[in-house]
Amino acid sequence: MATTPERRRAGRGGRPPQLTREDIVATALRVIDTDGLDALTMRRLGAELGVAAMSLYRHLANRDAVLAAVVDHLAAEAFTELDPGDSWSEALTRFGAAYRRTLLAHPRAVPLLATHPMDIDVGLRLMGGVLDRFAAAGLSRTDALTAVQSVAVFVLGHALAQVGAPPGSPAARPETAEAADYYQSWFVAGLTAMVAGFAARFGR
Amino acid sequence: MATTPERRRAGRGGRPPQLTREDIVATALRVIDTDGLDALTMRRLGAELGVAAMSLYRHLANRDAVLAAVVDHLAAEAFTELDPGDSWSEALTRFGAAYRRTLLAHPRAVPLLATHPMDIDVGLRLMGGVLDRFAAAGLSRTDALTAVQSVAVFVLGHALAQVGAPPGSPAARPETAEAADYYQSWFVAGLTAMVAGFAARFGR
DNA sequence: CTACTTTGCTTACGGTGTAAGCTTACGGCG
DNA sequence: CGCCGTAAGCTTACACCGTAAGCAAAGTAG
Repeated sequence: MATTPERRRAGRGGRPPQLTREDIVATALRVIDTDGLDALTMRRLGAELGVAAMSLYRHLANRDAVLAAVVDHLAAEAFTELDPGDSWSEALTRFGAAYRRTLLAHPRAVPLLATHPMDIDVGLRLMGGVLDRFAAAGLSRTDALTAVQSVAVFVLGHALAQVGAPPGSPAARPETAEAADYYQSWFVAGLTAMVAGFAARFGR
Repeated sequence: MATTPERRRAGRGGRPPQLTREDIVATALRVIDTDGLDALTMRRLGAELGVAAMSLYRHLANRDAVLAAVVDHLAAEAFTELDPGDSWSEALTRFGAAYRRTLLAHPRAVPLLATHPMDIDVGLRLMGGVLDRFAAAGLSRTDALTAVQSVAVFVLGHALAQVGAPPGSPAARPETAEAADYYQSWFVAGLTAMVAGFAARFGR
């Protein structure tokens, strides 16, 4: 977790910061990935950063703020550029797959998305490219939002089902290849059905 | 929480129980409904039942077991008899709506379903009637499970989006009628699209 | 140097889940 | 009746949590 070479703050005086908000968030996500959500205590997070727990409060209001920041971080990670040639239905499918990829890359963090809803602006930025494809096809913003958000909640719900475990399961719980295949084809079937359904309603 | 008139246990001797597992679960759900998930502490739950916190451990292994039991309780509540004349697509739509109704009846409990996945047998019992409609139409069990579970995760994901709030919101957060309408029509659109998509794939 | 500002640290408190062992209330049996 | 086994509930205690309050340190500006 090396600090950036030039860490002089913008503001005038004061002790130079040894901690960045981004450092904290990235470390928090790493802890969640390796040891799970419950392992992310303020003391643990501080220890990982070589700092006392209370020092974190200079940068984030409380533990919930840390978790919310992790959610935003994940949203940024899920952002994908879209091929400009895609139709809205292709873009929608791609969006769902990309969002899913990000969630599965951080299985222990997925329940966070359920508990700490994504900031609305962050969410819109994440879906922005797809929404544009709908607009380009002459569809209303309402229809676009309905379709994209429907896919988004499906992806999240599906990921929850995939990574979920009666909490108390032995730590990391590596997924078998068969299980992964099962969930993947279920996912594709559901996503395809939903996109096809919207296509039938909106017309291509 | 009056005890049932005849509360003699089945087993031989011993002090007669003053607490039932069902009492505990029902009270837990009531606390969650009124004061939220965080308010459900073992001490609080004991106090509501007129009992010391540690007494609960005679009936449920730990707090997570209480939460899991609440989830099962909700699943039982979501169970709906289906009209035998329904096609699989009608039954599927009805199932989604009924599941959604139950979730919205307990908004503060919805995140539980994300965190504590439903027991597999409980889930199958919940979906059993719908699965039968698929079988009656000659569809494979795999296809049936894919469709029903897809709807289920969509319903849960959607409910999470509806009831979710940056945790720290002022307690109960009553929903405006406009918001409820918005989510309802979004829900109908998404569910309809998904069911239509599966219908197109499976054939009616 | 002194004054100021910002960061990080120390200490402390109330609340949590729950492990260990004790007490209480019953039904059965001598 | 007295005693005993047994199951339910209670008391106490502990480690750990988030975080409020105030202090120490490390820079810049004058």
